[in-house]
Parts: sequence; C-alpha cells; structure tokens
Amino acid sequence: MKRVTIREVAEYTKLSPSTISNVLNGKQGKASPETVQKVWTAIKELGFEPNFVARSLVLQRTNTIGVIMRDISSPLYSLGVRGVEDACAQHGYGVIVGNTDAQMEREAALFQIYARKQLDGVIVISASGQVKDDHVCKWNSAFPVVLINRYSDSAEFNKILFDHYHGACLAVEHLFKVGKRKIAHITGEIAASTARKALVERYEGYQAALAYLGLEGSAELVRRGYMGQEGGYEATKDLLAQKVDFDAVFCAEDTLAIGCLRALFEAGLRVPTDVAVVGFDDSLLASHTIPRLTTIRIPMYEAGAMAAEKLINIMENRDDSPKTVVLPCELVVRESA
Amino acid sequence: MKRVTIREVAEYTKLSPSTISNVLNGKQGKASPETVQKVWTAIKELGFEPNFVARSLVLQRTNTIGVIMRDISSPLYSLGVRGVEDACAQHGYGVIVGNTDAQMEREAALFQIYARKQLDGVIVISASGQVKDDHVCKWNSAFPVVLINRYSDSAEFNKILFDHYHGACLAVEHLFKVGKRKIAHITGEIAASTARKALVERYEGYQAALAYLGLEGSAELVRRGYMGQEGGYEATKDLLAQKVDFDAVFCAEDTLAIGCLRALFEAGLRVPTDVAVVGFDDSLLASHTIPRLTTIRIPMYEAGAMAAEKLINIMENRDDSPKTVVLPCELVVRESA
DNA sequence: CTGTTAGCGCTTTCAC
DNA sequence: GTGAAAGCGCTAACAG
Repeated sequence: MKRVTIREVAEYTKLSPSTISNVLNGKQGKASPETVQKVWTAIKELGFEPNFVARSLVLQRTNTIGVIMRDISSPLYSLGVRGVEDACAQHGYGVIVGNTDAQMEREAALFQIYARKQLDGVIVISASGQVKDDHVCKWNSAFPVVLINRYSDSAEFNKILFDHYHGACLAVEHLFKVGKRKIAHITGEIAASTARKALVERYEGYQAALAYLGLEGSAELVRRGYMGQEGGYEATKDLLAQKVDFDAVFCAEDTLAIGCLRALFEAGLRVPTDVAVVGFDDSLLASHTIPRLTTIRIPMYEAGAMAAEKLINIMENRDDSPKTVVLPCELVVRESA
Repeated sequence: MKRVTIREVAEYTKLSPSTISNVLNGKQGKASPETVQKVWTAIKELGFEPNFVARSLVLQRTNTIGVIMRDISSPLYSLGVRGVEDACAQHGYGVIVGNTDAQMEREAALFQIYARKQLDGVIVISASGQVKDDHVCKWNSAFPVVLINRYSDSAEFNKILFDHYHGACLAVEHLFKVGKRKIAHITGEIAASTARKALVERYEGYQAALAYLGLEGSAELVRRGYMGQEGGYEATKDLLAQKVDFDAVFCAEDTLAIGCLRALFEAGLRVPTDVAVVGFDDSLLASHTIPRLTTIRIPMYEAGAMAAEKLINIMENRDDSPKTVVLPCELVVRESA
C-alpha cells in the first residue's frame, strides 16, 4: 500500500500543503470552514494518515518516552509500566520499554539508544542493582529523566520514592493492635549499598515502631540475609528451632512471608492465632495464600502514573515544583494478621 | 545541550556529509582508512549522536515494533512482552507497548497510531476479549502483524498458538498416573465465542483424555462458569456439597486451582492424598501455594520471542514459511498432584 | 484566508 | 575515494 502524503491531499483539493497541515493540526482561524470541510473529506477519501516521523523531525519531539527497568516481566515493574502507559496515553504519548537485567551497561546502552531515537523523556524504575548515576547525568541534558524507587545521592534528579520506613511502622503497629507483642523480623541482606536501601528503611521502621510502642527488640528476633520463599521458610524454621519466643513476624517481602507461612503451617502453628504474619509489597501472591496475607502495598501503579505526569509536565515546560515525591505505603489487612 | 549534526561533523573534518554518513554506516570501500579514522575521532570529540528520526524518514523504517495486549500488568502478558523485547533487542529493534483493556476501539486506535508512527510491525497478544479482525486486516497492509494466542478464522494471519488441548491431556494423564480415577474439571464460561476458545480446548482435551484412558466422565464432574479464586472455591464447595465422588480436580486456570485448594483445605481434605489438583498457566502463584501447585505451563515467553523473530524475518524480507505455529504446553509437577 | 519558501538531519544517486 | 544535490513528509515563517 502506497502511503499517501500531505502533498497529494493538497493536489487533490487544489490547496497547498500548508493549508492541509493547518487543518490537520486544528490551527484556529487559518482556514475557512468550507476549506476545512473539503480537506477532511479528501483525507478520508484518500485514506491519508499523517507521518509522525516526518512531523517529529521538524517538531524536534517524538511524543514518545522510554521506560527503563530491570525486568518488565516482574509483576511489580509491569504494574509501574501500566501506570506510565495510562498517564501517557491520556496525553498522547507512546511508551517504549527496555530491560536491563540489572546490568549497568545495558542501562547505559538504552539511554544512548533513546537519545538517538530522540525520545522526549525517560523514566527509570530502580533499574540497576548497583546504582550509578553516570548515565542519568550524562543524558539528562538530552531529555528529562525521572527516577522511581531509585536512590541517588544527588538531589538534582526528579524522583518518586516510597516510604518504606513508614510502611514498616504500619506493619508493626497493626501487629501491636491485634495484640502481638513479640514481633520478629525476617529480611534480606542489609548492606550499606544504596541498592538495598529499601530493606534498610523497612528494618529501621521496624525498630523505630518497636521502640515507639515500648516493645523490646532483640537481635534474636531478627533474621537477616534471607531471600525469597525458601529464605522465609528457612528463617522461620530457624526461629522455631532456636525456640525464640515470638507471636508475630513482619517479613520484609511477600515472598519471605509465604515461606514463613509454610514453615508455620508445617510446625502446626495457626496463623494468625498462634503467630501473625505480615508481608511487604502486596504482590499478587498475597491475596492467594492460605490464609490470605496481610501486607503493605507499594503504590507502584500510582508511582508510574505520577512519574509520567511529572515527565510530561517538564517536557511541556510547565513548572513542576518538587523534585522528589515520597509516596506512602499502605496497610492491606487480610487474614494473616 | 545543542545537538550536533552530521553536517557539523563534516565541517569539523572538512569532509562532506555523505562521507560522514558512509563511515557511520560502515559502507565498505567508500572511505579511506585515514578518513574513517578522522571521522570517528571527530564524532567522539564533538559528542555526535546520529538522529534516528531523520534516518527513519529517509529509510522508511523506524526499527521499532509495537505490542498490543489487554494489560501489560498481567504477569502472563508481561512475560510475553519480555520475550518480544529480548528478541528485538538482539536485532536492534525497539518495542513500544499499548494496552487495550479488551476494548476493541482502543485496539483500533493503537493500530492507527502505530501506522502513523511508521512502526515496522506489530504483535498482538490476544488483545481484545471480543475478537474482531477488522483492524488487523485494515492495517496489515501498512505493516506485518503477528498474533499470539488469538483465534481468528482467517488463515491469512501469522500466528503463534498454544496447544491447550494437549496441555489438558497432559494434566489428566498425570492425574491418572498418580492413581486418580475420578477426575473433576472446573472451568470458566465455555461459550462459542472465539475469545474463550482456549477454555474450550482445555475442556475438550480433558474429555478426550478421559475417554482415551477409559475413564468415565460425567456431567456432575464438571463445573463450568466459574472464575478466579472465588470461583474455584465455590465450585469445589459445590462439588463437595453435592457429594460428588472425585479424587482429583483439573482446574482450567491456576486461580481456580487456588480457590479449589482453599476449599479442600477448609474441608479438611489432604492434597494430594485425598484429592489431587492440577492447574493451568503456571502463573507465579503456582509455586507459592501450599502445597505447591502442579500445573501446565504456557510458554508465553517463548511465544513472544518467536513472534518477534517471525516479525523481523518478515520485515527484513526473509522468507518465513509457516503462517501458524502451535507451541506445546508443558506439565510442571510440584506437590498438589 | 491561502500559497511560497525554506528547512528538520539524514541517505543516496551521480558526477568528479 | 569524495562531494554536490535532491528529497524523505511535514511545519513554520512570511508574503500576498
């Protein structure tokens, strides 16, 4: 199918290309009603579709933004992408996605490709495990960038963060409210690395809440360095084996909580009667466990949508005051606590 | 940051734009080694990045494809997108995504936008609930399209399908092998609509396998019209309430299976000893249930990758023989059966 | 209100 | 081996 151009529409209507362009872009008062009418019917008859590539070349903008993340097949990230997509669709922007698998070189390569593609902006969802801002910095002059859940020392970047600290407090407070007093905590590797910052915040929130509530924390109540369902299982087994006295466990991730649930189940303990458990993330899994998992929701969809709105505001030169936005996490009460 | 153009590189090196273009595109024998050298260093020094939009305009291709689906935040779809993305990245293509929420108008709109953006091809992952091929047809002349898990009466389209029928057979056979003989089936609304075709195939596979194994099926063993975890729960409750004699249940979706597991658990029945259950999809959920769910995996990642490869083959005019590819589903044995 | 002209940044004949 | 010129399809002054 031969593409029909604006020029052909012009010839067909015996008008000039600029006039066609004007009615196409709804320029007010630049064409008489009859002309407008004539042009539109011609467009329909010829089956004309504007060529965005040509338009982009002259307008210097593509109406497309890029989203860089670790892995789009991760439910949490894909939820963020959906948020971005919805906001973008509303404003007439397209979304192009790229996965890094936590490799910084991939991230750098994507930035370069996006610059060459002349994307109007980029959103990064905590993409590389090992965070390095060089790429962001380097390309930040080519297009605006907004970061989601990515820690960086520089205050220069636009970012959306989650309040993991407060989320952890919510979890502990809830456990307290349902009568639990000996609250354990299972978490991952807590390193100084900014990549694991979220877990650090959750841990600190846990400690702070205990203190605030007048509960005594102790080293034996916390289990660090565990990952995934297996990790949660092992950690709980360990807690049990060591005869630690606990009536609740706050897991820093839902997957840990699921393993925990399993270990508790095998030990013949009842949830939440004997021991209550709350997770973190509100992954899809949470509403499907037995019992259903009480957890802390990370508003990733909202973050994606906000990031996109923010980006669009910047791109369209509307002032967008705060560089950093911190989104609250939210307690989702189900059955496990 | 002012973008530097190929023209500036030309002036800087005292060469012509065409020469710069030639070395940029590695045209053999179109530039002397010294020239090539000089150009590259100039490019580096000036920080030149080629403008893909301009290139796309003259080359008439954008090196970008579109993926249209119902909802990218669905784990299964996002897995497919990941497959597409990986294959595309390997061949230097970008991926732009769009959600339809099963609304045909959205699908039509996306096709139009993609045509205007001059995308080189489009992949549709069973996008609209109510399938209508008009859009595909209409735009198929603008760019090649490949369909994933989408049924259409037309044999004209390139498509990747899953063998749901055989997957169901695998499930039933497995149940048979572990000694079960009274196999129930919980499924969704089985209508004639092509949209629900997958469930029909699974149902037919179930029936066929029973027959093949010499087991007797009966109407009371199958429960139709249930959806999601709640549905699986209700259906199983119903099976129990009606005192249907069964020792296994094959659920047409993992979510149904999870509800089933819950009902069984509440009824004090042991899985898989008393009743075994197998699901379908191998969603993330499957490996996190208690007991872990035995299920049928749909190779969505592979389908995405294959669809992308196929599309690229077509776009680059390599012959790509079979229009339709049917991918086998795979039994994943865990604990529930 | 409408048309003419000149690019946007790149690739590509076709001379030299 | 290198350069000049034309043009991809569209928009944006600027005239008329």
